[in-house]
Amino acid sequence: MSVTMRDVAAEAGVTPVVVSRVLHNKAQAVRVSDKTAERVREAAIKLGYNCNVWARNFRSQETFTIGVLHGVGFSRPMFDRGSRYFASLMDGIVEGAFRHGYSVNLCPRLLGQHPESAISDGRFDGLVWYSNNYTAENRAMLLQCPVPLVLIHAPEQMFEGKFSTVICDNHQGIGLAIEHLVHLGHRQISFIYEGDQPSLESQIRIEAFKRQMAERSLPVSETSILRTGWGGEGLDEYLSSRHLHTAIIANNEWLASEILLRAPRLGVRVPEDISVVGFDSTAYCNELQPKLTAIFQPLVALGNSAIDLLVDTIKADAPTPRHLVIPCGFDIRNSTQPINSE
Amino acid sequence: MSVTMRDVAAEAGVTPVVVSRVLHNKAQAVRVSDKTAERVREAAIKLGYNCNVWARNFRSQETFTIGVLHGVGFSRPMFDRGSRYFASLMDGIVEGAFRHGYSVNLCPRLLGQHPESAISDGRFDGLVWYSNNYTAENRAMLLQCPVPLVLIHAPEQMFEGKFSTVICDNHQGIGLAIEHLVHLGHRQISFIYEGDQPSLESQIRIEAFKRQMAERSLPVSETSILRTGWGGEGLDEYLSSRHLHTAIIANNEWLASEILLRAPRLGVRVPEDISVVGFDSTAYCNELQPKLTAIFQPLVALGNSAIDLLVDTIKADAPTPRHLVIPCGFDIRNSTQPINSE
DNA sequence: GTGAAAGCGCTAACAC
DNA sequence: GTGTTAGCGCTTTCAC
Repeated sequence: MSVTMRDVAAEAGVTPVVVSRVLHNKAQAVRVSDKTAERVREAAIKLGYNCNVWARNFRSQETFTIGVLHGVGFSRPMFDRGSRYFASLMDGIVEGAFRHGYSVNLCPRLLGQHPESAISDGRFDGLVWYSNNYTAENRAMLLQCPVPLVLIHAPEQMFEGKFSTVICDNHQGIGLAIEHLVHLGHRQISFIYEGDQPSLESQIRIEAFKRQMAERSLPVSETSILRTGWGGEGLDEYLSSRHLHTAIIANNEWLASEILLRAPRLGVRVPEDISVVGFDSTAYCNELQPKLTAIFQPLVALGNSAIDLLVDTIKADAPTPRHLVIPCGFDIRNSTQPINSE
Repeated sequence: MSVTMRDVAAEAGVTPVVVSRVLHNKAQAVRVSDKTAERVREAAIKLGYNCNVWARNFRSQETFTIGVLHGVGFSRPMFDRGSRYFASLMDGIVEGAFRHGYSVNLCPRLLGQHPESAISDGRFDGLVWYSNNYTAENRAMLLQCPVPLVLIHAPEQMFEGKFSTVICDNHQGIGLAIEHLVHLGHRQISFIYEGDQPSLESQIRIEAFKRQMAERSLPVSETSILRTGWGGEGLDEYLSSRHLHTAIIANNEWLASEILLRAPRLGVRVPEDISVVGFDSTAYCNELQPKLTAIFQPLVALGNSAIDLLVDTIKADAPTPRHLVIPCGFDIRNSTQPINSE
C-alpha cells in the first residue's frame, strides 16, 4: 500500500539498512558514500517515501505516547460545559507532552470502566493518573502498574513514595480562603465536600481547614465539616436550616455552583446571607451568578509538571520518585462579602 | 521485560500460536483441546500475561487511533479559557471515537507547524481536519493525504467531493439570527469577520447573510460586511464611528467578545446602542458581559458525526464520500434587545 | 489438534 | 562503505 524502505532501497539499488542510515542522520556514524546517499535521497523523494513511525517505534519499543488514566467507575471527562477542571488539566498535560515530543492519547479503554488491561498493553510509554478516587480496586491497579506512572492530586506519602506525585498546596490554599473570609469579618465558616466518603484530597483539605481555623482561634466542630451526596443531596436541608455559618468553602466548582443554584430558590441570598468560596477557579467561575470567588488550583501547572516528572521517569534507568507541591492562588469575585454589610 | 506470548507458551508447553488462538477467541475456528486451552489460560494468569496491543496492531496494520489535524500556522488549541469552541468539538470527537473503539491522539507533530510528515507515518488509521484555513499549502497537504480523512467545516464541493465532510447549516443559522433581530425591529444589520481574507466558512456565512438579508428586503451594501484584524484591529474605529447599524452578527465568540469588551470603553452600550449576536454559543457566552446571544453551532454533533464518517471511510474498501449538514440553533441571552426600547 | 514458517517496517550488531 | 542476519510481539497460512 504505502511506500516502504524496501521500495526506496530497490529504487536506489541498495539494501533497506542503507536507506535507514541515510535517511535518519546516522550517515556519519556508519559511513555511506555521498553518491549512494544522494541516490537514496532521490529515490525517497521520487517515491514519496515517508518513514513509518509506528514501525520504527515498535522496533525501538517506544511509543512516545502518554495515556491519561482515571479511576474505575468514573465517566468520561467532558470539556464542553460545567467546570473547566478537566480542560485546564488537559491543557497542562498536552502542553507538557508536546514540549517533550510526546503525544497524548485519550483511549476508550484507559478512560473506560476497566482500564487495567489497557495500562500495560504496550501502547503507552507512561501514564498520568488524575483521579483521587483511591478505592482498593484502584490502589491495586496502580500498585501493579508496570508502566511509568505519575499521580496528580496525590500526596508524597501515597504508595510509600513509589510514584512521583504533583499536588497543589491545599493547606496554603485553604488558608488563603480563610484569611480572605476573616478579613471580611467571618468567623463561622464551614467546609463542604461531596460523596459518601471524603476523597483523599478532600481529607487533606478537611485537615487543612481544621488546622487553619484552629490557628486563628476560629470555631471548629463536628458541624463545621459538611457532606452532600453526589447529586448535591442534603444541600437544600442545610441551606434552609438555621445554620450558624456565615461563609462556606466548597470542595470544588460543581459543589459551589449547586449552592449558588439552590440558595435563591430557598430564599437564601449569596453573598448577603452566606459567602461562598469555591475551589479550582477556572473560567467557569465567571459563568456563575454571582461570579464565584475561589481558591485557584494551578491545574495547568499540575498537568505540565506531571509530564515533566513522567518524562523523567520514562527516561531514567532507576528513577527516583519526586514530589511536587504547587502553591494555590485566590481569586476574589462576587460570591463573598463582608459580614453584616447589608 | 514484560511477559510475552512466548513466555506463556513455554510455561504451558505449547507454541505461541496456540496461546494466540486460545486467548483471542479463535479457539472455535482453529480447534484447540480443552485441556490445552485450560493449561494456556492458567499459564497466562499465573504469569500475569497481558496481550501487547501495540504489537498486535502493528501486525494487523491498524492502530485504532484517530489523529486531530489542523492547518499550518495555527497554534495549539486551548481548552482552558476563552471560547469553548475546541472543547466542544473535542467532546464530540472523543465521544464518537470511543463509541467506535478508537483512541484520539493529540500529536505534537500533527498539531504543529509541519503536520505533513506525521499525516501518513503509520500511526493514524484516520484523521479529522477541523481548520477552515484552506491555504494553497494546506490544500496540497490534504489532497495528498493517503490516510482516511474527514473535513469538519467544509462544504460538499470541497476538493470535488473527494472527502467526507460535516458542516453546520450556516445559511439557516444566519437566518435564525436575522429573524431574531428583525423580530426585535432591527433593519440595519452587519456581519463581521476576522483576518485578512474571509476563511472558507466566513465566505459561506457572508453569502448566507447577503441572501437572508435580501430575502427580507433588508438593506445590504458594501458596508454591511465588516472586517477586523486577527487582534480585533479596526473594531474601535468602527464602534466609535457614526455607523448606521443597530445590530451586528459576529463570526465567532472571540470576535463578539472583543466587541463586548471594547464597546463600553468607547461609550457604546450593548445592547442599548447596538445588539450583538455571536456564533457558536458555547458555555463561554455566559461568561461575557452582557451574556452573549448567539447562533448555536452544534460542535459536539459535528465532531461526533465526523467520526462516524471517518470510521465509515476507514472500514469501507471503496468508500463513497458523504456530506452532512447539521442545523444550527439559536440561544437568546442578553446582548440583543428591541430597537428603540430604551 | 498442534506446530513451523513467514512477515508487518524498521534498525542494531556484526560481517566483509 | 555496504550487506547479512536477526528480531521487536503478534497472527495468518499451511503443513502435519
